[in-house]
Amino acid sequence: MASLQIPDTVPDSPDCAACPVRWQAVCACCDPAELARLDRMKSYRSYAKAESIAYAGARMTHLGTLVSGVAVLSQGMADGRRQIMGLLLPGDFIGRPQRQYFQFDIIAAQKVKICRFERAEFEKLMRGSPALSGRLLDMAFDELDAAREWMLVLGRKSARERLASLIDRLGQRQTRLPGEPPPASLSFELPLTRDMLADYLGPTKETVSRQMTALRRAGIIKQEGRRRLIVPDRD
Amino acid sequence: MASLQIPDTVPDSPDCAACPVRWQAVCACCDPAELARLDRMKSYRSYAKAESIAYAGARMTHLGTLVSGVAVLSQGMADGRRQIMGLLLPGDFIGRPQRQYFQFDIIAAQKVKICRFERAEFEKLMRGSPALSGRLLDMAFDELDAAREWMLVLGRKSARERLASLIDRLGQRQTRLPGEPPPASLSFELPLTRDMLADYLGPTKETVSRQMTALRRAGIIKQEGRRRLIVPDRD
DNA sequence: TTCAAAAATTGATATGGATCACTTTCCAGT
DNA sequence: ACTGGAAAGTGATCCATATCAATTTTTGAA
Repeated sequence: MASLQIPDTVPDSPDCAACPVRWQAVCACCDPAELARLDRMKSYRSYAKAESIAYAGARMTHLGTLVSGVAVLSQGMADGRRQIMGLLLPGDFIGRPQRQYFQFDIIAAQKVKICRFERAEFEKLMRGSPALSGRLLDMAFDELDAAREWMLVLGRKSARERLASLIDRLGQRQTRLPGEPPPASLSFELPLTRDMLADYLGPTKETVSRQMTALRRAGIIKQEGRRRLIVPDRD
Repeated sequence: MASLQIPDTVPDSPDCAACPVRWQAVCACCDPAELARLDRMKSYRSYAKAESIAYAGARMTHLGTLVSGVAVLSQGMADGRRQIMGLLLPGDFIGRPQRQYFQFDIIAAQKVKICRFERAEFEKLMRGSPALSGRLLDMAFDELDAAREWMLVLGRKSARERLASLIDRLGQRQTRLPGEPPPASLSFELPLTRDMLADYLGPTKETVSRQMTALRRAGIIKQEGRRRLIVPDRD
C-alpha cells in the first residue's frame, strides 16, 4: 500500500502564521484569537498519490483545508462510469459542516497534505465566529458558481471546447496571482492523467487524446513532455 | 410587455407567520424577533411568465425568496446555446450576499412571486444572526451538492437517462412532503417546455421529444395532455 | 369561435464521439 | 542502463444524437 510509505499524521505542525495557504483558506479572515484556537485544534495528515481521502457515504469526522498537492472530487456509477466534479487545490475547503457523511469521493491526484479539524470542534468555533462562517459561506458560493459554470461546459460544448475550457481553467488557477488579471500566456503542469481529464470532461480518454493532438496541431497549445502545457494566447 | 399586466409591487404583504414557504425558506430557523425584523424589511414583487427576473451582469440590489411559481437559472453563450443550471422552486433563495452583480440569468417559467429584501439591509441582519447565516450556508451547500450531482448526469448519462433523471428530480421536488421518503409513484405537472427541458439536459429539443415518446412507449411514464406526467414506478 | 403563431412531434440524413484493437511512449523499480 | 507495465496515442468502424425539413397539435389573442 502506497500510503504506508508516508506517516499518517505528519509530526511537524508549523504555526498558522507561516501556513502557505494562510490567505486562501477558510481561516483567511480569522482574527489572531480565532487563529490561535484553530492552531491548537489542527492536525496535519498526508495522503499518497491515488490514495482515497474520503468516499461517498463515509463518516465525516473531520473538516479541513488542502495545504499542498491536488485532489479530485468525483462520483462513480455502479457500471464504472465516473464523473469528476471538481479539483481541490491548495487553500480549498474539504467537507461540509452539519453533515455526518461525505456525499462524494475525494482522491489524491498527487501527494496531498491536509490541515484537519475535528468536525464538532470546528462547528462550535464557527458558531461563535461570524468571520469564519461568513468566509465559508463565501467560499461555498464561489464553488457553487464554479459548478454551475461547469454545467454549461458539460451540457453544451463539444469535446474540443471542453478540453480548451479545462486547460484554461487549470492554467489560470495555477498561474494567476491572487488579485491580478489572468496572464495572456500560460505555462503549467497538468496535474491529471488523460483518464482523469476524460472523467472530468465527459468524453472518453481516446477522444481526449485526439483533441489534445488536434489542439497541438492547430497551434493553440504546445507541449513539453506529456504534462507541461504552454498556451501562447488565451482565446 | 407582459409584465405590465401585473403590478410590480404586490400591495398585500401577509404576515411572515402565514407565509406558505415559512418552513422551507432561508428564514426557517429565525426566532420571532428576527422574523419581525424581516417582516418589516420585506417587499413582494411578481413577474409574468417568461419575464426576466435577473440577468448576468445586472446589479443585485435585492436578495429574496421565491414564494410561488417556478423560475429557471441559466447561462447563455454568444452563439445562442443555453444551459439551465437549476430550477428555482418555492422556498428557494435568490441572489448571493456580498456580491454586487448577478452571475447568471434568472427567468420566470411561470408567473412568479418573490419576497425581497434590500441586499445591504439583509447582509446587516445576517451579520447579527448566526441562525440566519447558518441556514443560508446549509442551503448553499445543498445547492452545491445538487449542482455536483447534476454534473454526473450531464457528463456521463445518455439522453434517455438524463430525461429520466430530470423527471424523477422534478417529480420528487413537487410531490415529496418534507421529511418523508419519496413516494414510489409520482404524478405531477411539468413546469417546463420541451425547449427548456432540452436546455436543461444538454441535447436538442427533437431528441428530448423522441426520448419522451420512447419512455412513454416503454411504459415508464404516462402522459395526460402535454404537461401532466405519471410515473407508475420509480426505477 | 377562429386563426395565426408557437410548441411538439416525426422522418431522413449527417456526424461527432464511442468502442475496440493495436502500437508507441514513458517511467518506476531492479 | 534495463525492462515490464501503465499511460498515451492512433486507426477503423459503429451508433447515438445533431441537423434539416416537414407536419401536427396546442395555445392564446382578436
